[in-house]
Amino acid sequence: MCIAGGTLDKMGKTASDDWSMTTGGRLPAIDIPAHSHIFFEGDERRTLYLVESGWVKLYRTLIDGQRQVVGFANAGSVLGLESDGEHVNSCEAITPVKVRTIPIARLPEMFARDPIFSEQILRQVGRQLGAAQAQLAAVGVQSAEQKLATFLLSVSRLCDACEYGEFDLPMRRGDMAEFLGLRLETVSRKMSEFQRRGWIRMTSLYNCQLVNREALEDLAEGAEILPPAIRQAG
Amino acid sequence: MCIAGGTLDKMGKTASDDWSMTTGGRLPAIDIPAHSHIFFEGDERRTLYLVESGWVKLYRTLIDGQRQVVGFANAGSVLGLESDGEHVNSCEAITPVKVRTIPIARLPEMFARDPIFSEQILRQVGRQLGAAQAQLAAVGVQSAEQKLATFLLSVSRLCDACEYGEFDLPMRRGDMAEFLGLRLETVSRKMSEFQRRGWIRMTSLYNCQLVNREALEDLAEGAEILPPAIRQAG
DNA sequence: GCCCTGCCATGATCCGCATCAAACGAGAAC
DNA sequence: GTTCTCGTTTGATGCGGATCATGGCAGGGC
Repeated sequence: MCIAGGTLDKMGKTASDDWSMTTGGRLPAIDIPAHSHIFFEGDERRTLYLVESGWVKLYRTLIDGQRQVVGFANAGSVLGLESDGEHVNSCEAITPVKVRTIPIARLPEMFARDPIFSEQILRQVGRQLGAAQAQLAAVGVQSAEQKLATFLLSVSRLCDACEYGEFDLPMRRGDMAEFLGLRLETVSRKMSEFQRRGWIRMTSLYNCQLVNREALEDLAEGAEILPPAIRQAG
Repeated sequence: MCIAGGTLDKMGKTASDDWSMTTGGRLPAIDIPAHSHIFFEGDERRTLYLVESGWVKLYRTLIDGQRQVVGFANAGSVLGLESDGEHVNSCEAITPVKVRTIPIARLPEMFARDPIFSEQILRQVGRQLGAAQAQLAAVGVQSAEQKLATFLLSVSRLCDACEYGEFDLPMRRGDMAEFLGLRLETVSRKMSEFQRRGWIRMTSLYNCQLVNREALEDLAEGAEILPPAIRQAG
């Protein structure tokens, strides 16, 4: 599963998050320590990476040194599908991460042998595309407050064990800012403001508790996709 | 080919833009008049659409009526890959458009019969994902001027007949604005400013000529992906 | 204990772009 | 020709978030 913005896929764990069926679980596993890189933009793309545990961020760097985080990913995500030849994103582990590798060279053979795998991969990359577009909409039109509220709700939904109460927010303020198209000072200010309003409580810098979920949802609401009924009326 | 932002794929027409090999050219073709919709967000996704000619825009609408254009597409693009079950974007023809349809129900059969088709589709959606991420970076970090310069250069590169001189800019100012995360007044002002500086010349509202391409490139440059050599130095 | 380093919080100021408003131009209908 | 409409251009003003600057806090090495 991944967050590439305001929305993440809401379907939770589905068959397509479980790759053991098609890959047979026989792929080599690698452990990556926190804050080290899995690949850089410009590196030759030899393999796809399947995230088994932990969190990574995907980002691009511009000439002037500015960065845009284009997505966060955790267990179930496949990394590297957006590239062709060379990686166009850099990928850094936020927490300790375990990945399995799928050699690019083996893909044609895997497609030929197992059409289900083709469908599974296509669905995965389609989701990532939808999520990237949702994030584009968030960064393009939402206010700083809305962006942050939407983001917090998204991350909270990824935590299935917590019943939407307490959850980990493993990335730094600067990562959140680079993802949301803000400065880290703005993120920090708005987080403080949300606490002052009694909407959230930071149990630590990297763990958050939603106290008033509804307030956040009301704020983020202006950014939700227009349902068809309303669309046709408008 | 598509623009989902500052970057479009630079490879020009490749084998994967030509779908006649795999689809056999036996798919039904439909003509869509300008400014009518091909599908709406929320519609059931029964088919993919293969654009044969003309331009379309893909967009999302928010509750408060704001819209984000998530991409423009022309000949060679496949539409609908980002969705699953229901369309998450709306798609409107900017110019008269000709599309062919690929029934979703036939996809498993096509994957099973022709693994090359699987690879082709995967490459197409991978490109769209990369382009969406590039646009995310543009909207997230670039100034209004940089966004517009990058956009003009992108569209100009799509016109292969024009040798980078004159080219069509078929979308309205408001569409460009909704794509770039700006207001149409800002787009209009910057277009006028580029003309005043002698960088471009508008032969009509929907046709543009690059007079000083380098100036635009210098402006947009700050937004280019950092090449690996520089990355490693920094 | 000490200092150093990395990350975060918060305050003061500034500027780019949104917003509000009005005028302009081209095309269509008549 | 006139008038209406739709999209664009241009101007005046204000605000949200960037920027610059300072201080705080936690962890690690010694």
